[in-house]
Amino acid sequence: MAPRTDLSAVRKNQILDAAMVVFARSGFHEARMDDIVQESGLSKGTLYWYFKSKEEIITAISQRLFATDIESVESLLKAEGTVSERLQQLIRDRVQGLQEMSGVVAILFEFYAAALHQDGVRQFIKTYFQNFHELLVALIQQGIERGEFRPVDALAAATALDAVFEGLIVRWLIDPDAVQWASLGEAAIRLMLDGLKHR
Amino acid sequence: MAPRTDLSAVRKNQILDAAMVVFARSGFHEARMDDIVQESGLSKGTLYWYFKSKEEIITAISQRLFATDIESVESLLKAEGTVSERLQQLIRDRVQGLQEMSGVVAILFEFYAAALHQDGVRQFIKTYFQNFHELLVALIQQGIERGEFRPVDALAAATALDAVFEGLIVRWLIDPDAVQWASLGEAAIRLMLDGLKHR
DNA sequence: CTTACTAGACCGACTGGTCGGTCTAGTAAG
DNA sequence: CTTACTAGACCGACCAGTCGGTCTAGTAAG
Repeated sequence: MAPRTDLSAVRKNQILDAAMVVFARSGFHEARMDDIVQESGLSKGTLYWYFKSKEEIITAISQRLFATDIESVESLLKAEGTVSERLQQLIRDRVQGLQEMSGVVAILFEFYAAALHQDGVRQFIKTYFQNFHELLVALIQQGIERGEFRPVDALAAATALDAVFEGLIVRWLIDPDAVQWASLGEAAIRLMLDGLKHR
Repeated sequence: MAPRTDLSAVRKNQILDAAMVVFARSGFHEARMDDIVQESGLSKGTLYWYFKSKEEIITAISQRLFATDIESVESLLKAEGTVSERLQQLIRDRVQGLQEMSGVVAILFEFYAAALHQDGVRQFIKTYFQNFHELLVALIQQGIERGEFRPVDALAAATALDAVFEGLIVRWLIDPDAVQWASLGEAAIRLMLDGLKHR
């Protein structure tokens, strides 16, 4: 049935990795399929063997990018430590994730822009945001119940928190020097937490 | 000398208005020059009479969009009232500005995306961000000096504040229902202010 | 007032380059 | 010998930008 060892998983990743690099560099539209071909080290025939269109590559990337890791999220809700410790940890993890893919984060904006006129993409991102948001609400709620936070509106507080985070990404991408995650970013978030805590 | 009344200012605005509508609907790349031609009610020849390329239209729009109104900004620094009142007012003004151009805000993302591979656009946006940021720093500094705020790191606090704002825009564009500016948005910002105030 | 002329605003059919995508002819593993 | 996969030349739709031309309003000479 399979005369040759199945490379499809490897190849697909190879193509998607290359595509991310190219898209991050040039944006979805400026990026040429031939650029992806070259970056991947494969040939056009191979590329179209695995993905039937540019569109399909973009969708595949968005899935890869916005697939929420539900497990790690759930575990955070049950973990030990104060809520604000865990919130800070959550943020630190996310920041680290960002930094690891820093060469390629630019695609985020491509997707945000795409989301505004392509319902499919929008849906992915929306769900992603909502998942993160729900986690934050749950955490803050926990903080309030434990008496760690003031009895604020958990929804509003969560909105504020993920807004700070999302906003920092925007600023960071536009002006990397303005946002030193290690200092400014964390300070910003600590400030928010201070607003939550009992006084 | 001038055989016909000079309509160039009118025409340019007419074209830019049309372009913003089209760009907001379809994005920079999906948008066809012919769409702008149609939306503007002019002809292709006329369009190219006033702007020599698509690129030039995009640049013109970014100037129009990110031109900071320095005066209103400065006046806020000298206005009366507590700092947090003025901060909230500032935010309210900006939100209102956004809502007024709500049909067309989508272009923001187009510009953010474009900024990442076009230094010109990036520069515009960067300057815009920096102006706003500096204003916030000054205001917060004022709050600290007057004893209204705790002696926090004004830079970090300002970063946090404009991040919330920028982040809310992102969330709002992706999922308009999730951000009810009037309630959630303001609450989020009030929360930040609480973090600043003396306890 | 008429007529001849000018400037420059405006028009839209046309073109040439640019990619997304296809196709045919392979190659090598099993 | 079959089948999974690779290669890259090639095709043609599409669209930014061009170009030859028209039309209008003003000017001024007679």
